[in-house]
Amino acid sequence: MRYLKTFELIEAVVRAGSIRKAAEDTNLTASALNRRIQSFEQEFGWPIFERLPRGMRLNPAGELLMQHIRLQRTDLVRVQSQVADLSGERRGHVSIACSQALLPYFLPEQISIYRAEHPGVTFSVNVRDRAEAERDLATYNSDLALVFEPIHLVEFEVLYTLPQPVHAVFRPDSPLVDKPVLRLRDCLNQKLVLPSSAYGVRHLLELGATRIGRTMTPAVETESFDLIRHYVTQEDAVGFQIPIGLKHKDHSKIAHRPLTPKDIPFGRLLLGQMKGRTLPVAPAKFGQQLAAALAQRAATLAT
Amino acid sequence: MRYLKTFELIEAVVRAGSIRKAAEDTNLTASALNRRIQSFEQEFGWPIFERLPRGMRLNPAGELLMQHIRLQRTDLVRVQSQVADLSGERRGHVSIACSQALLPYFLPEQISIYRAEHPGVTFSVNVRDRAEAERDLATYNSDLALVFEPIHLVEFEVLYTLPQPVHAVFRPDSPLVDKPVLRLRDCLNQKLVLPSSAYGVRHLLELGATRIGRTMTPAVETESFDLIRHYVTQEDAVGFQIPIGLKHKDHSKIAHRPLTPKDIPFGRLLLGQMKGRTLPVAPAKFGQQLAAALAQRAATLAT
DNA sequence: ATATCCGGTGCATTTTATGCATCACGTGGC
DNA sequence: GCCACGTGATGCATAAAATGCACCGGATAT
Repeated sequence: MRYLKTFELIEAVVRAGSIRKAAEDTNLTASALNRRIQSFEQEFGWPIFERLPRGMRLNPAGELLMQHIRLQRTDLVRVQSQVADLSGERRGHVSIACSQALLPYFLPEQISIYRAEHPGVTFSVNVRDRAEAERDLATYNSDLALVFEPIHLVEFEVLYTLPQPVHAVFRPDSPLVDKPVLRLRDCLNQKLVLPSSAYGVRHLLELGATRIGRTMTPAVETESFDLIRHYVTQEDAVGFQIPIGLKHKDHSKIAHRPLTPKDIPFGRLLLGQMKGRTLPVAPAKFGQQLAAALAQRAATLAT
Repeated sequence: MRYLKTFELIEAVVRAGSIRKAAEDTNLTASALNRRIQSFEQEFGWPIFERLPRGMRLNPAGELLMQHIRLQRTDLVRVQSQVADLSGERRGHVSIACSQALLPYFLPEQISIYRAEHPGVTFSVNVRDRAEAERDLATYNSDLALVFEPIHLVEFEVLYTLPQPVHAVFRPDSPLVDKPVLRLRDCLNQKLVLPSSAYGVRHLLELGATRIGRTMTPAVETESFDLIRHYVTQEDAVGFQIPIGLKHKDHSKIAHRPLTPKDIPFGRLLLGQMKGRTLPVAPAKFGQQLAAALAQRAATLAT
């Protein structure tokens, strides 16, 4: 869009940190770029950049303007998406920020289901921890977030909540496999493979351990749930996951059992978007599909 | 703003209904304007106007685009207002859609209080019925709405709710003046001056009358609460108002008494804004002042 | 000191937008 | 049926705006 050119140039300067570098990125001369910035500031009424000896940096007014620019571009995408939908087109892009647990089974399946219906829609899946996911929504970097136990919940509009028990994962030859539901004390005597403290699963485990007056000393601590799953196949240890990241029936190499809610409260897997934002057609519809899929999961889990 | 020029031209064409008329309004040639519209449509990807033998009209895509344009411009005002606030300036404009009852005392007083503090802030006050007020918010024509018993409440974010009993108004020599609180049946035997059915007061009255198996046959029905107030000074009749539109102590020409909530439920006077919208500084602060003033009113009413 | 990178500016040039004249088409009055 | 009128569209010359080039003055690191 031609009339957005000025905004793109401003963003380029913000990214590059100086007019001359931004000029290269945008195939312009430094002088031309400089004058566009200056004339914009004059129209806008206030400078939006601090002039430093080493380049340009946004001032507070510029930060406010950047919010506007992001909103403006995102809303234009929304309108174009809705217009495309008017004429029956099914194109678009969906950007999701999600926790690791959604990667192995749930999201691939859901995306492929959606794309079977609408092959013109593309996806980007960004792995984010709980805080990052919400930041992604606020800056319009992601349309949807699917996260376990988010923190702030301001600017976060919940589309669906799925309660998730914490599951212990271990080798199929472990004695834990005999019980249908585990107590926390059963696990704490084993060697532990725990996610690092930024994660909701760890947070819930710490809560439960403190409540029964125990501390957890992990043999391995990692940011990768993938590593947890694979590590327990190597050593006789106990890891922890939420069931949406585990296959329902997979007796091959990994067994898993839920921890009783008496010891570890259910966590919440939240599907959400940015508060007050109207999503483009494709993200909105995919969000509905995800909510329906999560609801079905909740139903089958209850039976 | 130079980069908004295209949007202004599009709006001019929408208003004028034809390129040639819009060209006069915008001091442009029809050909130049025509080409700007065309080149925008090409960039946008779809036509936004229907070409009719008698001019141009927005098509559905154009309607969607207009939403975007309105949002975009309004958000720019918000940013500029916040930037002005950064540098300590206290300028701005507040646009309010409100019911008639707020006109005689409440709003004039509140506006003058605010302007005493911030003389640079200007106001526009638009009298709107309940449905129009919400439409005004949705199209960004008003920043705030202060309405009695709104209807839809979608897209309406409530900032404050003040319960308001319906008051009967009459001449000071009426026998009704002897009771501190009135029953509905006391009033229905009098000659009635009623607001027309679009108004919340009438709606509440109809509800109450139906409940006790009576019908109301007004001697005078009007859209003007001003007329109601003045009519009862001429003829010995009973009108109805909410107390925020009445002076607390005014024994000169008009008396008023509340109807008991047993007969007529309290209505709600709602202060609200458009859902999800971040208001510019001046409207936001004035909204806070209004909420505080309404809260104080509720407190004194309760004592 | 000096080389380097920065934003800013005067001037010629290129690109873009505008104005004018004109066309094609549908509508309404006669 | 015809013609006047108003509509949007388009070719072409002109006016306006954006860009590129060369260069300036200043801050910084070496």
